Amino acid sequence: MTKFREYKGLNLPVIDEGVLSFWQQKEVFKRSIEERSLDNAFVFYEGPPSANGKPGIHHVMARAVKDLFCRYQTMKGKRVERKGGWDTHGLPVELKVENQLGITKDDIGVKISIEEYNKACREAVMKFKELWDDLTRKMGYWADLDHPYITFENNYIESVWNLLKDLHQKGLIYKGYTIQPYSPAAGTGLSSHELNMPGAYKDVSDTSAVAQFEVIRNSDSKHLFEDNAQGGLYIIAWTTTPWTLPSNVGLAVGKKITYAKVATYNPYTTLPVNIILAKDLLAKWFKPQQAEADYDAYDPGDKIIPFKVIGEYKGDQLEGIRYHQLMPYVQPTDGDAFKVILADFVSTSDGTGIVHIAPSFGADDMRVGKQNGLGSLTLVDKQGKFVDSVTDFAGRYVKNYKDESDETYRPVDIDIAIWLKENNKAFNVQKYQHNYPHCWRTDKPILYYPLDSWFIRASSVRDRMVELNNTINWKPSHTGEKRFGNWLENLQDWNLSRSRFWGIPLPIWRTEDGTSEICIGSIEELMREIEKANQELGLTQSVPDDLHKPYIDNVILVSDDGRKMQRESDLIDVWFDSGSMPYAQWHYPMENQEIFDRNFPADFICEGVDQTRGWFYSLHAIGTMVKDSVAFKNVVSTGLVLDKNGVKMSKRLGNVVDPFVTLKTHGADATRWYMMTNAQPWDNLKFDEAGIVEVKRKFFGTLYNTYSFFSLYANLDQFAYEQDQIPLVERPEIDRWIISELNTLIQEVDNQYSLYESTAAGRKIQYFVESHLSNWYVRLCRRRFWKGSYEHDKIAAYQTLYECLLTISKLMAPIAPFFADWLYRNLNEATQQEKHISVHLALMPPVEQQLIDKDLQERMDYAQRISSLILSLRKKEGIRVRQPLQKILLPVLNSEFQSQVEAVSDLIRSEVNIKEIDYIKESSGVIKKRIKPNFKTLGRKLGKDMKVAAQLISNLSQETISDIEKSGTYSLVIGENTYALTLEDFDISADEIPGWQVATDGEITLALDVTITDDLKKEGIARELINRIQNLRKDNGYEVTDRIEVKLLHHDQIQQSLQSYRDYIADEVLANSIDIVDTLDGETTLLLEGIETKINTQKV
RNA sequence: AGUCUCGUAGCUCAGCUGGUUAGAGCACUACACUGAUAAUGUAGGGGUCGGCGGUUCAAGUCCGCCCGAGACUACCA
Repeated sequence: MTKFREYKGLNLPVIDEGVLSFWQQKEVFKRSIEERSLDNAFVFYEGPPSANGKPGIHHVMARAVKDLFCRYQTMKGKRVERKGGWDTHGLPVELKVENQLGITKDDIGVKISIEEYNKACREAVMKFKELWDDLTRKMGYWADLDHPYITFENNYIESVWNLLKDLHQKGLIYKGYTIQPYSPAAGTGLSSHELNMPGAYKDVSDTSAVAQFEVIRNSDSKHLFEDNAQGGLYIIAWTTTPWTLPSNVGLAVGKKITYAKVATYNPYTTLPVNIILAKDLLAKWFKPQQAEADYDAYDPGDKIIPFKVIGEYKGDQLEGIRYHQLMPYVQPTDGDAFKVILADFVSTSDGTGIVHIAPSFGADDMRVGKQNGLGSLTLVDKQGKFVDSVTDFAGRYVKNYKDESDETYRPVDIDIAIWLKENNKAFNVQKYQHNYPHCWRTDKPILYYPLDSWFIRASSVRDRMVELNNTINWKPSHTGEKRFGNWLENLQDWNLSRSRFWGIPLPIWRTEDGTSEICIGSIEELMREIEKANQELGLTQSVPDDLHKPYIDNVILVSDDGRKMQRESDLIDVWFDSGSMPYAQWHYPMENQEIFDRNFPADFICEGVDQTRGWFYSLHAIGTMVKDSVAFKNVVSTGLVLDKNGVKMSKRLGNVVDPFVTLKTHGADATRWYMMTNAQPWDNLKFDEAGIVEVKRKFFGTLYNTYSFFSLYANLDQFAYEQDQIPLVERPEIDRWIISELNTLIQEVDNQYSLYESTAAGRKIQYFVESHLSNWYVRLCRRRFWKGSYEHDKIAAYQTLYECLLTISKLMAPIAPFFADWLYRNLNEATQQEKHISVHLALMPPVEQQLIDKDLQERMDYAQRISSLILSLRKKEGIRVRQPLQKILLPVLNSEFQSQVEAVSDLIRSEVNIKEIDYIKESSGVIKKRIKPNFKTLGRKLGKDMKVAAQLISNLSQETISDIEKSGTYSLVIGENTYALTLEDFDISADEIPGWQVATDGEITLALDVTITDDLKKEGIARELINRIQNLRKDNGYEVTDRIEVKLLHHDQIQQSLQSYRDYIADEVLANSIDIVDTLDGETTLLLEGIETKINTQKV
C-alpha cells in the first residue's frame, strides 16, 4: 500500500525544482494543451518582450497574471495555446548597439556598413534570450518557447507587409508632413524617446518678443475699430522664438477668453497704438501707475507710458479677422494666411493670450493651421538657417549651430527684435528663461521641423475603433473606458515612419516624382515585380534573402509606364510589428489560415498599463482596419512594480530586485501568491520581500502543516481512500460544515477567476485555508484523527480533510502551480482517486450546490463567535481553559437562534471546556434588552424625522420593547406625523444580564458562570495532569502510540482527583498504570496554585 | 499643461448599490494554549478615512475645489 509522502519541513524552492523536472519529463504543458479539444479554444496572445535587456521582477508580475488565467481556462476544459514571441526591432535596440559599438547614427553607413550594423542588432536583440527562457521556466510561466514568433524573421515581415498592403489598398496609407523634433546640428529627426533622455531639457535664456500684428480694416473687423484712439489697431502676440516670425501665417485666440482693447503708446517708437490682448494678462504688461497716467498728456520721453482700456471682446469676436503680414518676405501658396483663428490650447497663463502660429515649427500650430485651412511657410532650411528669400536674414543660423564662440555668434533673434522695434512692430522685447529641449548628441537646441512621413489614416476609422472598444472587457474598466477611450476620441493619424536602420522596411516603392507607387504585400508579389523590372529595365535582380536594409533598398521596381521606382527609405514603427502578431505569428495569410481563424480574436491578453497606447492600441487599430473586428475580448492591464517604499525601481537607485534571487530564495509560488493577493494586478505593487515571507509562513506554511498533519495520521491508520465514500449525512456536523464552506469557496473562486479577479480569488482561498480549514476544522477535529479506532467517524474525518486538501490544490493551481501540483500529487499518489498525473490536467471542481448549507454555515459562525466570547471572558476572569466550568448563560431572542446554537453546542462545549449552555428565554425577564433603529428601512420611511426618531427609539423602555416584540408593530409619533413601524424597523438585542458579567459581539451576548465547584476543580487537576504527562511523553521522545506507566508524588488534591478521573487520564496519556508514591526523584512540577507534585513516566 | 488612477491604523490592504461602534493581516505589548509546535488563541494600544466645501434625515462611500503620490500623453506661444 502506498503511503502519503511525509516531509521534514516546507522548502518551496526544492518543491519548485522537483515539480519542474516532473513537468519536463512528462511534458505536462504539452499534454495540458493536447488533451483539450481543438474546437474549444481559449485564445491568448503573448505580447512580445524584447530580449535585449534582462528581465526584471515586474516581468514576473505580468507573466504571473497571464499564466494564471491561461491555467485557469485550461482547467475549465479549454485548449489554451500560448505561442511565445520576441520583439526584436526598434530604437532601444539600435541605441544599445550604437552604444556598444561606440558609434552614432551618423556613423552608420560610413564607419560601419548597414549590413554589419544590422547584423550586430540581430545578435544583440537575442542576447538575453537564455536568461528570459530560464526565468520563464523558473517562475512556472507556461508558454511555447520552442516555436516563438520572432519579428525579424522573413515570414513575420512578409505577413506585416501583407497587412500594410491591405491598408494601402483601402487608401489608409499616405505620405505627409508632420512636425517632429529635429536636430539641425545632427541633421536628423529625433524620436520622443530621445527627447525624453535625461538632460535633454535645459534651462536657457532666449530673446522673447511681443510682436504687433496690424489689423486690416474691413467689414469683418470694423467693430474692432469703434472707439479707437489715434494710431493703428494691433493684435499682440508673444514668442520665445522670434526666428519663427517670418513664417507666421496666423494668430490663435481662445474662444472663451476675454480680450481687452487698450489705447497706449509703443515704447520703442512712442507712436500711439491700439492693441488687443487678453484682459487677464493686462497686469503682466502694464503697471498700475500707467493706468493712472493721463493718456492725452503723454509726451514722448515720459518714463511712464499711459494706457486705457477702450474695448472688450470675446475670443470668438476676433475669429476671422485679417491682419497685415508681420515680416512680408514670402507668402504661403498652400492655403490661407494672416487671419485670426480659434484654438483650444490657448491659455492666459503667460504671454498675451494670443498665440502666433507658424505651422512649420510647432505641432499644435500645424494641427490648428490645417483645421483652419491655413497654409504654411518653412523659411528655415534643414541646416537651421534662413533661406535666401528672407532677404534681411538670409543664410543666418536661427540658433548657434556652427559652434561659433559666443562672442562671434550674433543671435538672429536679437536682430529680428531690432527689426521689429524699428518698424513699430515690437511691443516688448526681453530675455526669457525657459526650458527647451536639446539634442542629446550635439547638445544644440532642437527645432520643431516639418518632415516627410508615412501615415496610417487611423483617424478615419476613429468612430469604429471607439465602437469596437466598447465591446472589450477591460480590467480595470477605467483603463479602457477612460484612458484608452479618451485617447481614441482624439485619435491622430499614426505616424509609421522611422528613419532608422533596424526594423521592418516600408514596402512601398515610388517613382521619383511620387506619381506612381506600389505597395508590396508578399514575397511572391515582390518576385513578380522584380522580374517585371528586370525585363523592362534590363536588370538581374532577385529577391533578397534578408528583407531588411540594406538589401531591400537595392531593389528597383518599375511603374506601369516604365519608370524606375525606388523604395521609400523609411522603416515602420515597431508598434506596428507587435500589433501584427495575431497574423504574423502564423505567417498568415500565406500559411495557416485555419489556425489563424481559430485564433482570432484573442479571448485574453495582458500587459503593463504602459502598453495602452502601445501594444493594446496597435492590436486594436490593425484589427479594426484590417478585419473590422476587435483583436482581443478581454484585457488586463497590470500596474507597476515599485520598491517597498513606492519608488520606481531603477539601476541608478540600486533598488532593483533580481527576480532570480527572489525565486531562488522564496520559490515561485510564494512570490506569485504574494503578487496576486497583496494588491490588485492593476494597482501598483509596492514590492516588499517581507510580504513574500509572510505569505510563505502564513498561507503555504499553514497549508503545509495541514497536509503534514493529515499525512502523519493517515499513514498511521493506513488511510488511502479505499473505503467507500461515507455519505455526507452520516458525517458529523463539522464535516458537513467544512464541505459546505468548501463548495461555497469553489463557487466564489471560480466566479472570481472567470471575471479576471485573481486577487479576490486568492484572498478567498487563503482565508478558507487559514481560518476555516486549519484554525477551526483541523483544530477541533484533531482528536478524531489520533483518538479511537479506525472506523466510521475517523474515516469520515480523513475523507473530509482529504477532499478539502485536494480541492484546494485545484483552486490554487492557477496562482501557485508548483505547490498545488506537489500537493495534488502527494494526495493522489496514495489514493489514485484521480486519473490525472498533474493538477494542471485536472478540471476545476464543480460546485455541488446541494452541499452548501447556509444555515449550517451560520450556526458554525455562531459557534466560533460564542467560543471566542467565552474565551475572552475566561481571560478576563483569569480562568484557564483547562479548568472546566459549569455553564454559560445565553440569551435567546428567537427560537431559530436557539436551535442553531443547540446544533453546535457540542463543539462549543468542548472547545471552551464548559458543561452546559443555559438558554435564557426573553420571557424569563432576566435579560435587559437594547433597541436600535434600523436606519436602512426607517430612513426611507421617515426622511427628515430620522434624527428625532433615532433618539426616541433608543430611549424606549423595556416594556415597550417587549410590546414591540409581541405585537410586531409600533406607532411612532413625531410632531404632526405618525408612523406605523414594524419589527423589521428595529434592531433588538440582549444588552446585559443583571448580576453577570457579559461579553457581546454583534447580536450575540452571553455570560459565564465562573463558580468552580470541588468536582470541577478535580477535573481541572486531572486535565493539568494530562497536560504535564503529555509534555513528558514528548520530551522523552515517545512515539504517539507507545504505552507508558506513570508515577506521581503524593498530594491530597491529586489523590482526590485520581479517584474520579484515573481511567480518563490513563486513557488520554496511554498509561497502563498510574500510581501515587510517597517519594519520587526528579523535578517538582507546579500543577496549579498550591498544588505541586513530581511526575515520572516509563515506557512499557 | 491635459487625461486617468490612488490617498483608510506604524506597514500592506478590505470596506457591496450612501445607513450610525470603520475592519483584517503584519508589527508591537501582555497573557494563555500545547499529540499541527519555527504552529495557535485572547486581550490591548494605535484612525479628525489627505484637506475644505456641498448634496442628504444620514457621507470613508456621491458632487465640486484644493493638496500629495503615480501613470500616460503633450510639450507650449
